[in-house]
Amino acid sequence: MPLGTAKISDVAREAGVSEATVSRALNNHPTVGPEFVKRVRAAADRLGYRPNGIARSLRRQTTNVLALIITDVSNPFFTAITRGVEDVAQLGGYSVLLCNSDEDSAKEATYLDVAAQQQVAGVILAPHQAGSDVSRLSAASIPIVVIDRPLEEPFDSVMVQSREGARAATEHLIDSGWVRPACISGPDDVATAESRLEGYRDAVRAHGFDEIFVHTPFRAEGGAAAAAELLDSANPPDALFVGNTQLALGVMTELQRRGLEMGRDIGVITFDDAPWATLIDPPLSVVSQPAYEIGTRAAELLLERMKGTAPEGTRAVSLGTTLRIRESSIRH
Amino acid sequence: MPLGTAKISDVAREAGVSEATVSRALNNHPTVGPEFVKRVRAAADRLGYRPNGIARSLRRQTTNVLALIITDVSNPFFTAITRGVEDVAQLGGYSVLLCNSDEDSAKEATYLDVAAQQQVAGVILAPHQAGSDVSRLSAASIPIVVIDRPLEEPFDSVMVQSREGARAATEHLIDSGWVRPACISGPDDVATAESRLEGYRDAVRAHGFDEIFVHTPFRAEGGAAAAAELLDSANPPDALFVGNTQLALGVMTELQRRGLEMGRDIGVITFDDAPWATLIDPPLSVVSQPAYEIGTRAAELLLERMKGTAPEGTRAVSLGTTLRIRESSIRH
DNA sequence: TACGATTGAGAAATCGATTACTCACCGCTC
DNA sequence: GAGCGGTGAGTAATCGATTTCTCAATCGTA
Repeated sequence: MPLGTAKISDVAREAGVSEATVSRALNNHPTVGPEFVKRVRAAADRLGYRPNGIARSLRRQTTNVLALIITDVSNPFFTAITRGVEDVAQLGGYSVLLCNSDEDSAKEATYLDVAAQQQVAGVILAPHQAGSDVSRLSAASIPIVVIDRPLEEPFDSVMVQSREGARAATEHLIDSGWVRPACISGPDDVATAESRLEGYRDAVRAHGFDEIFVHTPFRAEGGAAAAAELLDSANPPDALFVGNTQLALGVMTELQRRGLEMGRDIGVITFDDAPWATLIDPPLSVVSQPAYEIGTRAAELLLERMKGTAPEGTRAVSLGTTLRIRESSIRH
Repeated sequence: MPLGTAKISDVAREAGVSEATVSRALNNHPTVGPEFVKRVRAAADRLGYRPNGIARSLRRQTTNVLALIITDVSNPFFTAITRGVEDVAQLGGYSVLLCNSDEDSAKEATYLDVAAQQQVAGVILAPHQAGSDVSRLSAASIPIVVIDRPLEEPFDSVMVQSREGARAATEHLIDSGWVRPACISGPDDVATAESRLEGYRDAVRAHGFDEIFVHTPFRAEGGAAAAAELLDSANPPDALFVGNTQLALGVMTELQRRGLEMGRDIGVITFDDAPWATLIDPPLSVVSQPAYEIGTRAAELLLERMKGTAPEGTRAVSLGTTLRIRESSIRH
């Protein structure tokens, strides 16, 4: 029998005890004599025994796996969240199953189903839309923490004050002397896109400026198309507040194509920081989100909920943003 | 009983048949009468029945989950691979469990263990080092496809012709008139870093130039430090071949800090493309890897192996790179 | 009409670990 | 020394679905 193929019955035979004792010994039950523990441990080591996680899960009715469902693996914002979740989960002895819903409700539903079927211990979900159906998880009483975007049903959540951040960013554009700021927003059915747009509107309205905005998918091509549309309009904007970095990538490509320089010809500020933001020319001003912290806080909430140490009601963590003014937004 | 909590026995009772028949009906066994199938389907729908994936896995001794173990989620190269894997896996009816080993052999070992314990159907592994211990997977006869970096043991693999790409990049620097190209390489225990370095050496040796290189971890800070070290040396290089984009981020930050302009003061080319490479000033020349294709090919190899339709021996797919010359490498 | 072949359903074993229950044995007290 | 509580191990039930085995009913053919 190759090493690592042993099952509990093999260990029991090798150690000369019952399967129950093996299980108890390896799970540190206090009712096993030290002599037996030693014998079982030795036998298990000799055989390279690893408990079959599936059998264990079936009996225990839970796993030591968390699911993290995000909408876009290629967005650094979500990978930063992932790291936060992983770090906390690992400390708690959990593995993280990362699922990429790709801004697609169907894929999301599939992953929610997989999570329920696999009886993960908990789920951290960045919902595609507010109406995501999590009933199957609820039915299996699998705890959920919602991040980034709200869900209709009440759960523990970790959100970012998008609206305030967006308002501050737009205010900053106006303070810098731009007089016709527009907003390139994400899809109108995505909550974060909407609240960023709301923040933008708060600011322009307060200053009596026109509200100019375009909705587009959170992808570079969307950003490029939106920028083109705005710049080709009869009364084009002189500054842009961009909904996220994926969009910004496209926006900047389009500006480059047209030979427009940020800070000189057009003011630009983006929601979300990126590692390359300081390297482009001029450096990109951004509203930075505490992505890593979103991950850690969400994981903490989830672990508490799983251990049952969480308080009764749902908890809503709301994190602030940081305005990082670099040069793309400064008029010169 | 809340919807979605039903087990097979409930469905059996509801439909007035045995559990065996329910199982067979829902799994499309040909030995169930059409009348029964209809009755079982209806009952299952009424109760919102979903088979318990864990119980199923325990009995079937396999799951419909693949594990993809990568070394860095925040590297766009790996997220592009991820998308490729996901797309193919989904077509085959598999979900992808993404694991981030974080260039850490211990974490990698943990995930390999989890994969074995959870009896995933297959594993796609980007090993941290050639010596990674996959014996537990082999023991459980879980198929493995190795990507990006080689493993000592022979498995199906999808690799990139790093050495050739690196040589071409360095040749290009030399052709552009730079006379003292250096290499900022990754850790000396990472195979891809080594073969990129080898490619660099092939080129400089062919031209009789000095071999100048630094090893550093695949992180931005590493790149910055390495660049600083090289530039502060007695006889500093006039061009840099950088091992990956994470390093490039740091290198460019350091160049910026020193007021050095790429293409004018120093030639730069990097292994790996990035979405922002065309936006920085000047645009970054790169050696582009077919990341998405690595993912799809690896997943295809794995699915074939899992279905048993793969040929006897191991298959090694080797993909070429593309030199994307932009401006950072061109002397002017 | 009767018998073998075939179809289709149920009963029960199975996957591998955990845990409720059972019970032998120990030392202690009265 | 008998009874009693506590300790620590084994026995067997359990988790939920799948699948092998079994057997009744049906069909076709001689």
